[in-house]
Amino acid sequence: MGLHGGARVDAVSALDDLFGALSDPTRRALLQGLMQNGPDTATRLAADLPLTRQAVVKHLQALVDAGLATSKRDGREVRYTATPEPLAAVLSWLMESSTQWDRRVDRLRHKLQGQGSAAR
Amino acid sequence: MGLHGGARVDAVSALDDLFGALSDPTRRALLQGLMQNGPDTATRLAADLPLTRQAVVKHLQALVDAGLATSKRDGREVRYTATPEPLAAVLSWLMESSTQWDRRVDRLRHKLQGQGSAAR
DNA sequence: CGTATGTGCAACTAAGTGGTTGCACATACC
DNA sequence: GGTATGTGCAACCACTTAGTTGCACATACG
Repeated sequence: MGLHGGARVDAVSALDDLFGALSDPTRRALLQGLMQNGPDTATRLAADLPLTRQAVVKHLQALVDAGLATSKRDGREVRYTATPEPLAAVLSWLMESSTQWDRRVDRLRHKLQGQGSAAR
Repeated sequence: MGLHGGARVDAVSALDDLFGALSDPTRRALLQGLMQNGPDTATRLAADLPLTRQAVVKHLQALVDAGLATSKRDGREVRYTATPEPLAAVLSWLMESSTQWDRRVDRLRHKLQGQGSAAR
């Protein structure tokens, strides 16, 4: 309460977690695996990787922290499910950034054309 | 040279560097600053941040390593310029991933409709 | 019941990261 | 020439990360 801009700060840290989660090839592979083949457990996922189950659990937890996956217990196993919706935030940032870039390029082009110099 | 998929491996590490570079809010701010306001030096960029020039240099170097910026010496200063083209690779990964996801969702929907059971 | 399988927790290590400081070196300016 | 400004390099620190191992606990199954 009384904290201005809390939402924006959260959005920033959300992007941190998202980009951070995606910055690791194992995590990207896990996420794509879950997206393509459906929910799976850390034990089975680790079987295909040169990693311990515990290491895979930590990677999956990073995905969960970024909002890109959820875990649900079913009997004695824990099934991880991909929830790629937050990728939309990444996409938003990319689009916004490239828009700003394009606008600047346009401004520069206009300026050059206005001065009628080396523009072809 | 007998090594299959070398390019793909490079693409993987490029994504590592790209996502890694973008996972830090300072680096995202620096990149957007360069994109909006044009090339600038580490010293001037550091003036607006609660960071040492050296820290800013390291962040800028991370951007350079990811291919998102270049540095060019001009007299006694070094000007950093945004080169956001590699962001296209990030965009590609996102689009490809969400496409795979969508296809899987479609397959599941088809399957459920085909069985015509508990789908509501 | 007993055994096998899956998970959770904790400790630990090695390496990476973000940041600082101090100082040397190069370039501009009077 | 001398001074100010900008950069580069290296050491150092605190903290995080990726990974391991060991073991306890819970659930399925004969």
